[in-house]
Amino acid sequence: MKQSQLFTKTRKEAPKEEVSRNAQLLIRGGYIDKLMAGVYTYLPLGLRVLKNIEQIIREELNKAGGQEILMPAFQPKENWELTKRWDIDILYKTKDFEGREYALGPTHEEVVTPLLKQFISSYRDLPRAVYQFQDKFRMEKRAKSGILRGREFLMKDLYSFHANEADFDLYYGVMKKVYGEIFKRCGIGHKTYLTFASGGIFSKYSHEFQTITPAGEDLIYICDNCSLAINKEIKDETPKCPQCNHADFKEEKAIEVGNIFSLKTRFSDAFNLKYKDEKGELQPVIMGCYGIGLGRLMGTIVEALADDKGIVWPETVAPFKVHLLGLAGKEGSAVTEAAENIITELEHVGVSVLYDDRDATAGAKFADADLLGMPYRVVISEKTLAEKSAEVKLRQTGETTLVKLDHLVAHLK
RNA sequence: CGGAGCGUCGUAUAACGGCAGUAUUCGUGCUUUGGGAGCACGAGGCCCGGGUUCAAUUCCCGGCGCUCCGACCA
Repeated sequence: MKQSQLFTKTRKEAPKEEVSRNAQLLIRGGYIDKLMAGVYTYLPLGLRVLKNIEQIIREELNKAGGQEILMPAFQPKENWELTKRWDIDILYKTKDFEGREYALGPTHEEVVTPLLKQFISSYRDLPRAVYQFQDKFRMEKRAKSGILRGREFLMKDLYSFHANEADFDLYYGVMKKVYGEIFKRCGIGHKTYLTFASGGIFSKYSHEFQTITPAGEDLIYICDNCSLAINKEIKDETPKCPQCNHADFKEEKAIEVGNIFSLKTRFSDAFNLKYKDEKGELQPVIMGCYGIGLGRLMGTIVEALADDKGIVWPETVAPFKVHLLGLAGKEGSAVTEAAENIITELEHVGVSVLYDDRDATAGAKFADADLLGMPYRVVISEKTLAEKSAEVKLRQTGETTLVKLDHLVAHLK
């Protein structure tokens, strides 16, 4: 894609109202735009990142037997009354012309449970796992930290249905691994810890995935011995590591990028979701719920990996793998021609390229490349062409090498 | 929801009870081209409502909005 055609532009300065690093960098780079507090538009570059994250999650969930669906955000009041959640404080409500009331879904147990009830009647129909990527609406008392805590946000929510606790436990263990793989592929695996946390009203404990960053809202205690972490909220009642029984921890600020928890029969009871076991007796279905906020994950990647010059995207989620800068290239010049050739060749082998073809100075292009954060910066100029080469710089390490044009595609593939 | 702060060209800022200035951005032209280029000319602004006053962007009140701290956060 040609940068001159991108309708967004970079900015030298972030709006003063934005203090959080993810919002500053993402707004300056033209990745996102704020409509109101906690509500953001994803612009072309930002949407590419979000879609890359989504695809990683999709692939990992499909491997674990997840089936993708898309449920409505717009939901009838009756379902929320059935689960006694119509009056929870985060719920956005709306009315139609006849006064009928609806909720904008903050989560989807009220939709997915009656949905699956239509299809689950026998132990033969279990287990099941369905998921979606869907906008959630939550009336946060205080939206904050850029895209880390919004009022409308894209979330992956998966719901699992089981015949018994043992089967649920099995799947819960699978999801722990799946989540670990997702965060690893998103480039923050080394900073993300499985964390013991409060289970709320459904069970004693749940598990969160917490990524270490100073922007984090949570405090976690990481076990020195086994690296399991404990959320501060249950630290007092859990003085020792539940996994290895050691008692030495390192305290870190972290942001919750995902969580998994047991729903027991809280929703299957409310909607009377039961199945017949081998003996023909009715049994309640055991449920689990597994969430990842995609925008929050994207913001966390920025927070965790950015440096003082800008964003540093892992290759797996970057909007483009290569940022090609043409320097001193006028229409029809050797630089432009060489750049066009490189793009054609790279795209031919599936490498995405953002081409800075703007009539800007070298310094401006370098600064933007640092800000935007593509993994590979490739510079083509009369200087490099004299060597029949292009300069390749790794955004993450700053390592720079001159690569012969003949070898460039193989080098970047 | 409690507390605090802030609303001035697209962005960042200054000053001011009467004339709103600077940088950046944008437009035009010329010169530039390996770390946010230079010169010239031009464009663009006081959140909304009420009050005080001869006069309000400025002072007062209310609203709205944004940010931060706290509480909350299946």
